[in-house]
Amino acid sequence: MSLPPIDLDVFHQNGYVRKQCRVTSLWFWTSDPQRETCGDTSEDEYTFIGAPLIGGFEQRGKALKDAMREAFLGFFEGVEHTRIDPYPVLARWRDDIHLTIASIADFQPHVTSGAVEPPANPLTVSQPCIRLTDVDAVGRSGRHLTTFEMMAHHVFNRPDDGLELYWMDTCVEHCHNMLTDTFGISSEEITYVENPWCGGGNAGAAVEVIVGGLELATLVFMDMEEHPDGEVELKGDRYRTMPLQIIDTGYGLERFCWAAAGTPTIYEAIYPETVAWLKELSGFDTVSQQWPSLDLDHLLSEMSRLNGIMNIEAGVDGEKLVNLFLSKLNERGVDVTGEQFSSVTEPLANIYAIPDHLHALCNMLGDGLVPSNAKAGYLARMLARRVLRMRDELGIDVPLSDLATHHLDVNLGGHLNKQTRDGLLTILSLEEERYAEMLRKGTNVIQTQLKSLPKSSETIPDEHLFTMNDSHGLAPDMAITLARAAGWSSVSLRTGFSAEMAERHARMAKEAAMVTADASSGLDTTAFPPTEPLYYSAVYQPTFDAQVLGCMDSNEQGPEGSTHAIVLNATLFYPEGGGQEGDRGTLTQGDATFSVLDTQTMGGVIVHFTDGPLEIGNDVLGTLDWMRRKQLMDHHTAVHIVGGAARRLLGPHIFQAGSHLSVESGRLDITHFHRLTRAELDVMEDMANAVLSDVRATEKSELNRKDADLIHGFDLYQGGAPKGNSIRILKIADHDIQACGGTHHDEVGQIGSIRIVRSSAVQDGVERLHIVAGNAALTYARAQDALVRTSSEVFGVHADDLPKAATRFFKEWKEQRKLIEQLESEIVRLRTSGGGDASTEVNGVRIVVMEIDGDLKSMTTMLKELTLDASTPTLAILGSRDGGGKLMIATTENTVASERYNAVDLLRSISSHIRGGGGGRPTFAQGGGSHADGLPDALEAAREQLGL
RNA sequence: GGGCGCUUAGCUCAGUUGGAAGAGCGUCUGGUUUGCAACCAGAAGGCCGGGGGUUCAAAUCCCCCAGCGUCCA
Repeated sequence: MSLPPIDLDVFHQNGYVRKQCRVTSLWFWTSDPQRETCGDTSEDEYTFIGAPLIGGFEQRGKALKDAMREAFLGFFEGVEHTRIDPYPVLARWRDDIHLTIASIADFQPHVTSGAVEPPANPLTVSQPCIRLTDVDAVGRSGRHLTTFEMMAHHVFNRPDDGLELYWMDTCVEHCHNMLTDTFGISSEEITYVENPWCGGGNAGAAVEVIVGGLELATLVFMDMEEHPDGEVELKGDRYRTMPLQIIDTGYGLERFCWAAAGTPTIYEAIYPETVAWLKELSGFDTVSQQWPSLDLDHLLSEMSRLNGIMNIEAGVDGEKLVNLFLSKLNERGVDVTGEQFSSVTEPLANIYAIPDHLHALCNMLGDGLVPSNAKAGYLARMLARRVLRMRDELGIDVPLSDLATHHLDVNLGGHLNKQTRDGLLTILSLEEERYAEMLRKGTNVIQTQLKSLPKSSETIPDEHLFTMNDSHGLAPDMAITLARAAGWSSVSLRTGFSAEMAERHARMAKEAAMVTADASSGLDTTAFPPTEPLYYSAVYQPTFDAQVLGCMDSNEQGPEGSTHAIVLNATLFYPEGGGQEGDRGTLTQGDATFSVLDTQTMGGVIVHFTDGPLEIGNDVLGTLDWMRRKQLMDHHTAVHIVGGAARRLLGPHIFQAGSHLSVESGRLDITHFHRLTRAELDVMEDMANAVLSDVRATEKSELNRKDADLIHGFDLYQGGAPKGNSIRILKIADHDIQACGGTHHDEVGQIGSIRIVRSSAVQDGVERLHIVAGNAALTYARAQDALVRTSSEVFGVHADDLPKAATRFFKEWKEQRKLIEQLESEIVRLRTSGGGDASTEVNGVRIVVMEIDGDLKSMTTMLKELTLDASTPTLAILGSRDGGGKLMIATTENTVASERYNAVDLLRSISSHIRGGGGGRPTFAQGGGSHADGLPDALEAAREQLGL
């Protein structure tokens, strides 16, 4: 079964009729009797360009957006919706996506699953979103953006609980009234297209709202979830009705602005100042003034209209596309040559894309993101690099941080959510430095990659281009530019290459995705009720009484030595989570006591892995390994304190990227754009220890998620996105406040002391702090003392003199190694010159055959000494007993010695005596064997062969 | 999380089929000039990222680890 037709009173009341689109076959509602198409087809051109559909908005840019947003939100406030503040663009409350891609993303997964109350109901919001999927089309299509605001009104109905605020009819009514009343759009211009929506496991009926050929909004009535027994089938999957019925709407703020401005492209409606500024900086006017007859606005308007109906797929061959555009433009009476077209549209695409990218970048960094070479941070770096590249292509000589300053002032009203202005500009300056460094290295890469390629080549082999892009960050057109500059002046990019590369990346991603197979847990705990945790309220209690609910075979799920998995009704054992390792201890039943080797949680059920079985139904006495637990708490609370110190010292971009807490140490990964110096760690350490003495007690509380979000914001979720509605919060005075499910001290003074041992790099933009606290700090200090003590005993000096002594010894060792080499070659010289015993002269060639002490390295030195002097032609045969016997033979090159003797042949003929082989060049051969005692025989054989 | 690449003198980097560790810049010494980031001659400076393996022999080939870079999720 598919979905029934959407037939609403509101349509009939406004004189709408239901028709099927001649082009797309979709059903739609219209009040225009002439209309045969739904409005969003290849035959429906934009009608608003040069003729705004929305009246009364004379502003442009930020002012226009502000006015439009206010009109929208004001309308819905007027019909009983609560306005809420937008969420960050970094979706920290989710672990499945990095960026907020829609207004509904604010409420996924917990509100949409029904676990958590929405912040208001019904509500209205204008949510800044970032989508990077169409990043290549931005600037070119006239309408694509990476960053936009999704205005929305959301409703969360629970019919089973009698909560039904409104559904389709009222929803469409609000939409229609707003479009016609607030924005003055005439009813005939609006079509409502029935087009069911599905995604992310949910589905529902939906209508697209089309005005003037532009999709202004989508209204989704999400009331189904994916289920194999579902009655409704959509796009191959089955769905059934779910208890929560959600209205998810999305109105494109920027599209409203475009429809109100009627500019040739969307960018001119929302970023007019920046477009004008970039045109001026890049001297765009001198380009367009070359052809006074060319009507630029007309060309761009037609381009946008064409883009609106052509629906170009990503990866289409660029040259083909240009030709298609040219022919279509000519059909429409726009007289333009290929040269004119390219020299106008190429710079404009960059001019349009730059403010869009800057907007996304400022929003992301404004939320505290740190650029990186992985994960969310990479998205920011990619945008920054795109801006830099487009800037360079335009020939604009303005630093990235200046571009951002302009954007911040003009398009964002100076507003950043978290990051400071200075922080943002510092980060961008660093990004620009990195970009410059990448380009500098790129010229080197070009040289090495193309070494074997003749300078007259016209193409670069695909493999080289792939390598340069994937491994060195040089996009194909950049690689071509650099190659031309480096001397391969006639190379150009093969048509269709970029599309092939995108395809190749897609294929690689697909293959990688197939490999990921999930390992399922071997323990089934679904039969048990959730275990009552005692460890939050009784923080300092070491023992507890409980009942055994289950005793299973550990099924190799537990640690080494564990045989059984025990489930209790309640426990003091903390299960591994939030980076804190699971508790250990013992469980006692009568005379039997077994060790708890690890504690884990599986869906709310806490599992104790033991080395023996317990009787189900009977009481049990649990005893914690208290020293271990205390140490884990020391480290956990210390990590919070250090994290707070880092944030206070380094800035608002410091976010926890992970943590791990063991008995020996704690480690905390934080986002930061620099490597940390020891001096910074020292300051942080001082501040952390000051907290230990200044702050008496920690404050622990529990809030429902709605209130937690509202009161503390999303910085609360440093440890990752928590599950469920109940949020435990640990507050350490004003120093640090986080949601945390771990066990913590009531009094921070219990920790004693905190040391930040060192920092290391996890990935670019993430720094790992290694921390020891409490007893572990003492243990660490002792271990360090022992290192110093044993080391200074080796040198026989006082510990204070250790660095000095080590420096001296190392220096002397190097000097003496040099000296030994010199002496060894001196020995060779003495034994082989004048009356030396190892040297013979045969027909003008000095022949040296001798056994020496030393390895290959020193033999080489000696051979050099013997054979490099062209005035005494020499054949030298050296042998050493080192490592099974070594032989090395050389002659003085380009002399009678090298003409008469072949080092390789000579070596091969004698190396059998040491049971080995060897090889090399005719003037230099080396070899070895496994029978050192045969060395004298080998040398004797050589002498015989030479007739000595 | 996955793919690829890199790590060699103080700095920037070459190093071919495994067979004698190099260049440019910088440093030092001497000369020549004082007109510049000048010129000439010479010298010092290397556990070729760490660990294991293959081999008579590894900067070079294989495996592991670390750091860095880069592309894609």
